[in-house]
Amino acid sequence: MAYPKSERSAAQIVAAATRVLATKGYARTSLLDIAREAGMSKGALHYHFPSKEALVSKVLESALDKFASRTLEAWARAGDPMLGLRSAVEELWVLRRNRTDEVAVVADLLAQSLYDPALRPQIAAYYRAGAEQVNTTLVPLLAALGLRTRVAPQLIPRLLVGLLDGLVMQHFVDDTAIDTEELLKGIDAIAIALFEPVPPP
Amino acid sequence: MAYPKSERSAAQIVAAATRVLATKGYARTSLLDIAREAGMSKGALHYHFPSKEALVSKVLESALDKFASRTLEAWARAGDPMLGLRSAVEELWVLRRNRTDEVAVVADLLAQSLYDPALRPQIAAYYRAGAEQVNTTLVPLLAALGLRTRVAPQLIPRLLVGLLDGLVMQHFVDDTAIDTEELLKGIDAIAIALFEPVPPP
Amino acid sequence: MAYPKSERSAAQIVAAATRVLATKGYARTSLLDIAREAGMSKGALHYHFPSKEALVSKVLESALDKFASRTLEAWARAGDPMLGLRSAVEELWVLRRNRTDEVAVVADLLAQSLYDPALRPQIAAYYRAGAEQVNTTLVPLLAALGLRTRVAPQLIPRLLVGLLDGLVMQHFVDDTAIDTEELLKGIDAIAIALFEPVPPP
Amino acid sequence: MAYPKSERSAAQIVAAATRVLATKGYARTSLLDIAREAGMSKGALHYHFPSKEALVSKVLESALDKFASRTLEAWARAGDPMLGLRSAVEELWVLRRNRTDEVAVVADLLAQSLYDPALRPQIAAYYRAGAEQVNTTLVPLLAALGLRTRVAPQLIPRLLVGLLDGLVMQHFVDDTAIDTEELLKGIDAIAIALFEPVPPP
DNA sequence: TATGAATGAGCCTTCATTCAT
DNA sequence: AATGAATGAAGGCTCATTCAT
Repeated sequence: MAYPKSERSAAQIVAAATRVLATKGYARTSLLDIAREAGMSKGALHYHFPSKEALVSKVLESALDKFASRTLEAWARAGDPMLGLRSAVEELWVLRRNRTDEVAVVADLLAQSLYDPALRPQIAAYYRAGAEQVNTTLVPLLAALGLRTRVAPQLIPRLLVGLLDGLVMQHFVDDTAIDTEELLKGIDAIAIALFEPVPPP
Repeated sequence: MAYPKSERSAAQIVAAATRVLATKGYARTSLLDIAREAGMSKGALHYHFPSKEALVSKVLESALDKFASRTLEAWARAGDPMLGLRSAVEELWVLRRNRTDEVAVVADLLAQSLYDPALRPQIAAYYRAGAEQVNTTLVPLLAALGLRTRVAPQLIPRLLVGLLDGLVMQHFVDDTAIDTEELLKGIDAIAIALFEPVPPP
Repeated sequence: MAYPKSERSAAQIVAAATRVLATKGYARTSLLDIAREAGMSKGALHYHFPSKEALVSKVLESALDKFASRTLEAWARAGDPMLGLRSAVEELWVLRRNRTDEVAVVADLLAQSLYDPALRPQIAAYYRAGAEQVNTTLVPLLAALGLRTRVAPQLIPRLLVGLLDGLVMQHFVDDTAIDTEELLKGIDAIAIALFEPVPPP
Repeated sequence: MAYPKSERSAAQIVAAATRVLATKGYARTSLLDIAREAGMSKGALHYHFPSKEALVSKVLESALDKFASRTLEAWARAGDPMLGLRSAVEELWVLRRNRTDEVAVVADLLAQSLYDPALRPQIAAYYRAGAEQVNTTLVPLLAALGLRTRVAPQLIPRLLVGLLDGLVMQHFVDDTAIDTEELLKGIDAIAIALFEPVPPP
C-alpha cells in the first residue's frame, strides 16, 4: 500500500518548505517559493498536500520531531539523570541559538498558531511529550537520589523549555545580548533551584 | 491646539491596528481591516503612514511602551526591591496570560521581527531598558541587603522575561497546561536562586 | 449619496460582461475577459462587485429588465388586447431569434441557474411579473369582449414564454429549422386556442 | 466476449458522467469528479476518451437516446394516433418535471451547445428525428381521419417539444409555479388547435 | 487497460499602493 | 485631511492533460 515515489516527493517538499519558511517566514512564503526550492511545479505541491495549511502543518510536525529526538539523544548520552537534564537543556539551547531551520520554523509557526488553531495540537503534543518524559524518566531517578521537585513535576520541562524559547527570541532579536557561558550558569542555578532534598521522615 | 487633528487620527489608527492585529495576526491583517476598525478609508492610512510596515512598527512601539510602563508600576507599587521583583514578574505573567491586545501583538510581531529587521531595534530597546532598569534599581538595593546576583546582573531580566515569554506561548497553545499558583511558586524558587549572599571578605 | 462615477463604471462593467457572456458563455468567460472588454483592470471589477457571482447576477437582472420592458412596449404599441398579446409574442420571438446579447445571456444563465440557486430568484421574479401582467391587463379586457381563458390565466404567459424559450433553443442549435412565417401562424393558432367565449348564462 | 472490457468501462464512465453532470452542471464538473464517481482514475478517462469534450458529447448522445426511446414507447403504448400524441407529450412532461439525470444533462448541455458547436449536431439530430417521426407516423393516420395539420407538419414536434422544454425550465426555477393538471389541460387545448378538418373538395 | 505522478495554464480573489478630487 | 476609484502584482487553488510504468 506504499507508493515510495510519492512518499519521496512529499518528503522532498516538506524539506524544501522547511528551508524556505526558515528563511522568509510564514507570512512571506508563497507556494511558488516552495515549489521552486523543491524543484517542482506548484501543481505538484497541491497534488501531495491539499492546501498550504496542510503542508505547513506537516512541516511543523516534522520540525518538532527532529527537535524532540535530538533532545532525547542528548539526554540519553549523559548517564546521570541530573547531568542528563543539564545536557538536554544545553542541547536545546545550542540547537536554538544556532538557528537551524527547524528552530526558526518552530518559532515562526508557534506565533502563527496563536491565530491558526490547526497548528496548535501538534505543539501541545510536543510540550506534553516533554512533560511526560520528565515525569517517567527523571522523577523516579531523583527519588532514588533523595531529591524531589520543588514544584509539580510536569512543570519542570515547561519551565525549562519556556525559558529557552523566550531566551532564543531575545537572541534572535539582538544576538549580542546573551553570553552563552553566563547563560548556562544561570540555567544551572535555575535547574538546581527546582529540586530539593526529601526531608527525612 | 495641543493635539492637532492629524496626531489624533494617527493615534486612532494605531489603536485600531493594535486591536485588529491582536485579533487576526500580522499575516491575516489587511490595511482595509484596520481602516474599517478605525472608521476611516484606506487612503487615510496612507496619508498618516507611508506604508504598512511603518504603521506596524508604530504599533509595536506603542505596545511595548504600555508593557514597560505597567511592569514598572507594579515594580514601584511594592516597596521592597525583592518583593518588587516578584511583583513585577507576577504582573508580567498576569498581563500575558490574560492575552491583552498588547501581549498578542508583541508575541506576533516578535516572530515577524525574525524576518523583518525593521522591527528589531524596538524590541531590542525594550529588552535593554529592562536590563538597565534592573541594573540601576535592583542591584544597589540588593547590595545594601548583602545580596548579589549569581549571574551577570543584566542577565536577570532577560532570564525572567524570557521565561515568561516562553511560558505564555505554551499557555496560548494549551491553556489547561499551567496552573498559575504552581507556576508562581516555581518562578519564586527561580528568582531566589538567582541571588546569593555576598561572602564575607 | 450617489457617486456618479462609480455608478457609471459599474454600468460599464455590466454592459461589457453582457457582451462577453453572450459571446463565450458562462463556463468559458473569465473575469479577465470581462475586464479587458470593459477597458479596466481585474481589480476594478472586484472593487465594484464582490465576486464573479455577484456580477453575473447583476448581468442577469439587467438583461431580464430589458427583456421585460421591450415586451411591454410591444404590448402597449398595439391598441387591442388580443392584438397586443400577439404583438408581444411576436416581439419576444424576434428578440430571441435575433440572438441579441441579452437573449443569449438569459438562455445561458437560465441553464446555470439549475445549479446556482443564487440566480433563480431573479428569473422567478421575471416569470411572475409576466404572469401578473397578463392577469391584470389582459383578463379584464377579454372579459369585456366576452372571452375567457381556457386554463388558469396565470398559466397563459408561462405557456407562451415557455414555448418561445424552447423554440429559441432549437433555433440556436439548428437555425435552418424554423420558418418564422409558419411559426407565427402556429403561435397564433395556439394563442387563440387558449381562449373561448364565455358561455351565455 | 461480446462486450470487451474496454467497452464496458467506457459505458460505465458515460453513466457516471451523466450522474455527475446532472448533479453539478457542466461548468462545475471536473474530470476528477467523474473519475471518482466511476471508481476509476483520471488517467483512465483519458484512455477511453481523448478529451473532456469528447466524453461530454457521448453523454449528451446517450441522454438524448434514452429520451427519444421513452417518448416513442409512450407514443406506441396508446393505440390511437391522437391519443398517442397526447400520451407522448404527457410522458415528456413527466420525464422532465421529475428531473431525471437525463433531463438535467440535456438542459445543461443544450445551453452549452450555444457556445460549443461540437454539441450541436446531436441535438439537431434529435429534433429532426422527432419531426421525421411525426411526419411519417402521425400525418398519414390523421389524413385517414380527415384531419390535417394547421402548420407545416414538421413544426408540430418542434412546437410541442419547445413548449415542454421552456416550461420545464420555468419549473426548475420555481417549482411551485405550475400545476400539472392545469398544464396538461393547456397542452391539450394547444395540441388540438394544431389540427383542423380537411375541407371538403 | 489502467494508475499514480506531475505539469502548466488559467482562475478568482486579495491587497498594498497610487492618485485625482 | 481624507475619500472613492483604480491598479497590478501576487497568491492559493483547480483542472484538463500528459506520461512513465
